[in-house]
Amino acid sequence: MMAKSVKKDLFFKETLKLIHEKGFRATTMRDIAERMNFEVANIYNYIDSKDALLENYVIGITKEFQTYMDNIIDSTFSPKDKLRMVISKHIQFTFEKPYQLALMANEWRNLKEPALSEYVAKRSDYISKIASILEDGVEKGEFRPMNIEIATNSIVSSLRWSYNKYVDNSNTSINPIELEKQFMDFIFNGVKAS
Amino acid sequence: MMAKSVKKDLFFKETLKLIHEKGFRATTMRDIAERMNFEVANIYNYIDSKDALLENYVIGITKEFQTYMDNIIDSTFSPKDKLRMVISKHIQFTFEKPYQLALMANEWRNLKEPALSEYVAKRSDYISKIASILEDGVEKGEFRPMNIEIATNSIVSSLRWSYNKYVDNSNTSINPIELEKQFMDFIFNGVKAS
DNA sequence: TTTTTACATGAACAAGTGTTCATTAAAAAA
DNA sequence: TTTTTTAATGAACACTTGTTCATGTAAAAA
Repeated sequence: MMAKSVKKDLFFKETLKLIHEKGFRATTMRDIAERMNFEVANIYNYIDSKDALLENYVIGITKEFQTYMDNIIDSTFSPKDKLRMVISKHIQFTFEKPYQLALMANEWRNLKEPALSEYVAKRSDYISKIASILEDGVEKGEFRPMNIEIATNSIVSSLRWSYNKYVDNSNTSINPIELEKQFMDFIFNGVKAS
Repeated sequence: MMAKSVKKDLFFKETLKLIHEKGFRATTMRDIAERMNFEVANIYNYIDSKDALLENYVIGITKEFQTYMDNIIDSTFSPKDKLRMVISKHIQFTFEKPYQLALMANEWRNLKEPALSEYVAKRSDYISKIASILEDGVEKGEFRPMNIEIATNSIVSSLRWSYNKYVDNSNTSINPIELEKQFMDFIFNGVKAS
């Protein structure tokens, strides 16, 4: 063997885009088949069920998030640098896998149990780890005293939006390094003139 | 006549909550009927269709957003104060109508045309008006020079999340004035120690 | 009281849904 | 070449979905 099933990869790639365009529940198996130019039944040579399809996409990307977050948390960097790295890695993900990120952000509600609970647990774990970085930074005087919950969720919400930069205006090429810088600027300094 | 159809109001209120819990597409007409303790067919004494139901909720709240934003834009306040007022008003809405806000944020994709296009147009109008406030503020030296698009969308994304404070932890009573202050703190100053 | 409006029911329909099955064709591995 | 995966088909099934219709009752208005 080699090339390990090119058609299967193409199937997952195209289906991901289709689901992003139409929404998971609005996308029928017949829609997918039409896009792939084959019959409905053939889909089941690639996947077990429609629910498993969504799960594959979402669970895959959440694991990657978990891994990098754990690495950052376990490092000896300063809170400031840790926050930088979280932002940086998130932007990098949205640059590499914008459609997966979009799917995760928009369609996680459609996960079936137990995948749904798993996702929710992992997400709140991710969020509370950001919170812990902020708390640590406040203690060490790197960050100003603040409402941790609001700050944490504002940061996460901002980052969550970033996939739009790669999904919608796919014409204009965006420099991820520059995008990263702009995000950090906003999160660190806010809007006020210094 | 008087009391202008209490049952109808109750129907809209309960259904809104149910749709928020289960998601619009996951909520069937039979689910709604069960929650209301009457039969499915009776729903159609209150609404024309399932799609119209979602439209009623979303279109209503978007109009309110539009109105207050236009008032702020047309005022003679400074950009700084205008931004404050936008944040303030948004928090006030999430406090008064958390489920409508949640529905708008999570289910707008399920709108059918032409309501969908209307919503998208109004939303991008809203966003570009925030952008114009920021631009104006930068010119006048009230805000630091920044990437307007990133800042705008970060602000909107942060605010969008705020309904969670009233929907999820409905046990703990939150002071909207304090919440407002915390949001402004983050948006104006960021996280960095000054 | 009569009439109109609001609220409710049960049965049914028509379309759409995810999925399975038996079978075949093509491609890759042995 | 033979054998085994991989890719594809068409028909059908079982179920769910939003919606309609004809009809009935309770409440309010005339």
